[in-house]
Amino acid sequence: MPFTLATWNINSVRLRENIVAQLLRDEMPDVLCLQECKSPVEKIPTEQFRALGYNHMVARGQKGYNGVAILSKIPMVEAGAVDYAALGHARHVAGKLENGVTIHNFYVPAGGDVPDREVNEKFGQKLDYLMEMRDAFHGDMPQKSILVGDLNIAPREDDVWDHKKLLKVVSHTPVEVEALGETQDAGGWIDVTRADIPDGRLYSWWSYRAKDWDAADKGRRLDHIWATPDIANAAHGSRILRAARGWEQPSDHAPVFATFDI
DNA sequence: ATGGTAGATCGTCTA
Repeated sequence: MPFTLATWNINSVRLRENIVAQLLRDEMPDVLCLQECKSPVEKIPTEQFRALGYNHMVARGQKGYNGVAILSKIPMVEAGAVDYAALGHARHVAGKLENGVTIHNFYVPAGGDVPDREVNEKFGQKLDYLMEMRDAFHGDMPQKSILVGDLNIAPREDDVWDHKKLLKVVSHTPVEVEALGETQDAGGWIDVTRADIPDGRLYSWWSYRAKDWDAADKGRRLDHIWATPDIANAAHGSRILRAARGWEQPSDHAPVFATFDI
């Protein structure tokens, strides 16, 4: 049974309830992972999502900041969450679908403005978070698993609009790219999006601050879909729904999709 | 080098 999964940093699920519903109606992914819900779990507007067939949700939330949720048409048989780096933030939730696939949904800390942990505590927290992710999946290699989310790092030169200009900009610094690579390697994760679309520039985020985000196209690929090797070769149809960045009152992120023939 | 926009919440933090 093939299933399609999408991941989207929604930047307030309550403000953007209607465009979440639009995505569910138009694209009908079996599973939608959301980040930056900025809502306590009990205030996530699940009613409209249920009406569209998304009867299952696992989520972690907090007031005003962070927050992650997995909406699914497929029942989930297990759920869990880990507070990596002990920040007390709602940045991870996991669910196991009844087809046996485990999904990890992450919102990695953005890391502040200055890429130096000596002067910017947030940057240190970001690196610590990634190292705890790495250690969590090291050794006991995960199987039949998918890791998605806003990882807040664009690792490749063609994941950003200008590699040289961004080398000292948080999200594309060598130390972050190295940390993300270690996390990926420790779990044996395959970057499904780039396995599927190996060539060319690919972005999932465009700043609100640009005068004309579409024309300027100063994007970064911050949102990722990874899978373990046992199911990564079943993935296809990867895409980023750039059009959603132009919807009314949009998120600054576009949804990323992959389909798995499992 | 700076400032630009957006959301939660209502002064200020976070991105």
